[in-house]
Amino acid sequence: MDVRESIKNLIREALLGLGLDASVEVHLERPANSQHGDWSTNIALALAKKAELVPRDLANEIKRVLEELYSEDISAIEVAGPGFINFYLDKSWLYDVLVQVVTAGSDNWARLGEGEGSEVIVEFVSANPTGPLHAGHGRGACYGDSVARLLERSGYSVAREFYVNDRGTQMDLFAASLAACVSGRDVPEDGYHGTYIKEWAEEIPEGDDPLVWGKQRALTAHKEVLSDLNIEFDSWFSETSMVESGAIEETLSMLEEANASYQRDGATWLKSTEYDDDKDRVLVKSDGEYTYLLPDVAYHLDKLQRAERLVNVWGADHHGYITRMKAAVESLGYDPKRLDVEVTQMVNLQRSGEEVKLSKRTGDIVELSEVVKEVGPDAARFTYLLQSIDTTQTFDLDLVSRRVNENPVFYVQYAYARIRSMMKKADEVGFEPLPISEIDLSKLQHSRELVLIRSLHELPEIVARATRELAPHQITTWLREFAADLHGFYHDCRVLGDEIEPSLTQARFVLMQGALIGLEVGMHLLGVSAPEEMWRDEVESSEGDG
RNA sequence: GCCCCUGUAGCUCAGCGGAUAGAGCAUCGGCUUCCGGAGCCGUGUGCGCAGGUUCGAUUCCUGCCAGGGGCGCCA
Repeated sequence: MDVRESIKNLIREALLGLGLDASVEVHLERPANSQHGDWSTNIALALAKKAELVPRDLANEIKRVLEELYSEDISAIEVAGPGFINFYLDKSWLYDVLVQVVTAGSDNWARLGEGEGSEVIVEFVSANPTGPLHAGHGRGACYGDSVARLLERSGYSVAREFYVNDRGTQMDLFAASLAACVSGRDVPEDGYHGTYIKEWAEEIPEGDDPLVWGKQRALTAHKEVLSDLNIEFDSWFSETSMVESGAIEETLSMLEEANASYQRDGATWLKSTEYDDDKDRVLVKSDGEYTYLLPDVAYHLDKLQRAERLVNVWGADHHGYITRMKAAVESLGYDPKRLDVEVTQMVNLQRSGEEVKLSKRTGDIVELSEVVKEVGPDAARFTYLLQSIDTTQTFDLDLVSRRVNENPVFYVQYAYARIRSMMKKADEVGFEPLPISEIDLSKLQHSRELVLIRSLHELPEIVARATRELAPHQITTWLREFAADLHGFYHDCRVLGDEIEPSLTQARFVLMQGALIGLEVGMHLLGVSAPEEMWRDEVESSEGDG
């Protein structure tokens, strides 16, 4: 049993012994300050009122009973602060953790089974095929892929989907813009004015339909840059395909039968106000054309039949659509809780200190492919996943590419490469690792060593929380802290060398194997590569040679 | 006017209702007998404002202020 559970059980036992309510949730936390022990509980604070005692007095009561119960694994119990009960454990539990990590390996450490194979569809990016992806799409792309990776590691069966709006007003405008360029006319005022329109127009083979060709051109561009970012979709779901299959008309009938729609002013409306929306929304315009909403509802119906849970990643400018989509889903009898819409806030791109506006319509955009080309896929992914999607992000291309020493991704990858380098050296000097059962891990006593094992122990919880909250930046944060701990270890503790006792070398080698596993798990979840080596760029020598 | 996100150190950001609120960068000062110095150690300033809930609030609730985004028979 996990140490944590056994301590919790001990606490419950103690509560029973005092005649207190043992059915309450016992919170056992790792104190932020390591001087406060290995584990800490606030149970005395939580129950003090009911017990009609001062928290510290109750804590001391509980401590007294615990001391009669506890096993030799616990070396001390203390009451501290306003009434926390702190547990100090024998270090042996950490060595057990290290064995578990190394035994599990990077494929299995922090792999959770909670999903139990249930199906999840993660839909993300879903940009219109009317032009290249821009830097803002990169955030949703990296976020969505990382969320999919988290869900996979937690045992869900995940499909990555890209919804393609390959028909409708915007597509027509796009095609018209291309056609105008081809024939040397001005692009329509409400058309697309990006410079890529001219470039693409020059590529169109004579006689090809600009809409059909343009869609393929855009999709090719999307796939290419996403592939560069190491993102592969399981399916590209076409809106047009639902016209052909009749799914859209079918959805319209279903809404009608559910009494969720009505006719007014020649249009068909969704009664979304019955589900907290400000106003009802148009499904079919008076000219007979669908709005964006109706096909998307049809798509969501399709997804709901294929998966238990849906995760959508939308940009901040689409947040207003959440209510109406959930209204549609609910009015058709589905539980809206099965649909989880995550909204990514805007990305403000900077270059040379100047803000670059990200608007596809003005033509003044920075394409995602430029970002990837400029900073590289690893730095791009890591940077997009550096912070919570709830905050507006400032992505400084200069910072991420030019000044590498300020770039966290290199810090983390370098920690990995250093260990790899040490292991290569070990191989060269003929070091032979013993089977783990023959290694005395209790040689690991340095605080630099112990902190690493504690972090490795935390990783499964971090993965669980990041999955629960769909927040991959928590993995990024863990990685940065773990890398810092590793650099600290590397600085203070040598693994190889004549002055290091052979048994300590063996123990530290195991620790480094565990560290590699932690880094690999974390970097894999972010979709960032773990390089075995990375050499400093040749620094251009300063002028003159003194 | 309504809806969503944000407001924490000079800057960029972490912070699952708890103890002395943390990192990176920037500043300043140290560390080359080193498995890779892209490293390590030290150095100080902060929770937008006001209420509420709570034993305890940066965290939850309400209001206000500020910034960003959205409110179309566009997507």
